[in-house]
Amino acid sequence: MPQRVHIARELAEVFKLIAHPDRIRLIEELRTGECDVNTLAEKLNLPPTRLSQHLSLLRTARMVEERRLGRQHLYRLAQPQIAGWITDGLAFVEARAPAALAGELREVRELWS
Amino acid sequence: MPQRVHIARELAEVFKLIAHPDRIRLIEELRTGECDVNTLAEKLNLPPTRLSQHLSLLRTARMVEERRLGRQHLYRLAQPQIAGWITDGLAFVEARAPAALAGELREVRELWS
DNA sequence: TCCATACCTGCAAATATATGCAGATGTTAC
DNA sequence: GTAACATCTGCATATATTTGCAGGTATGGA
Repeated sequence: MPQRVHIARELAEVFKLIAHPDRIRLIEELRTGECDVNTLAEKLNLPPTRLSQHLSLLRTARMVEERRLGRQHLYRLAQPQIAGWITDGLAFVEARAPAALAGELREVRELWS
Repeated sequence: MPQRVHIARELAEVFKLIAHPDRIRLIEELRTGECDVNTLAEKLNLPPTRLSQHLSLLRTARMVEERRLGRQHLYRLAQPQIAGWITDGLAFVEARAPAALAGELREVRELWS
């Protein structure tokens, strides 16, 4: 039973790391491969500083990996399968707010697959 | 692109709901079927009030459903597959803290399957 | 060397979450 | 009705997360 507590704590950390709208879009954006911070910031329409903070969090947790190319920092998912796992969670979004979101869910599933 | 923001927000809500060690154990405890609050509190070794607060959160989010039997409130997962999805996340725990946790991970996977 | 570019870090304020406790509600048994 | 039980709700405090901003580091080019 103590091991359940311990592992539950670790799992919760992983969920917390993902539990932010910016970071979810960030991870889905990286599903197709590595990208530099400014390009990401543009694609996600976020201030680069904020993105950098999210990346720093994910980097510390080893959820993303960094590679430097000249003055750019290229980021990629440490475990690319994580993007697919996250979109699997869309099934549970469906239950919370069913009717109105159906169309959007379809589009996003297409986009993030 | 706006739909991505919207859906990402919804997904983040789901992740936040799960992102707590007590709630993860709670959901895994319910994977085998419905249970009343006091029994859950004992099994999880948590004060009943605290458990009740977690349940209230999950209930509002329609992640669990309630049924009353006498003075007991029986709770069950609204979508039982969510327990399996959460344990799929153990794969990403492995990357964060690999060596030391290997044994515990094996035990918990067994327990939560 | 000096400047611009591309990112990062630290800090403080705003916001959100978690927790404990006191008291309320609904149910059953006497 | 009264008492005990099972659980819920509200509120205050403690703690954690998010965000913006100001200033810092590293790289490449003139």
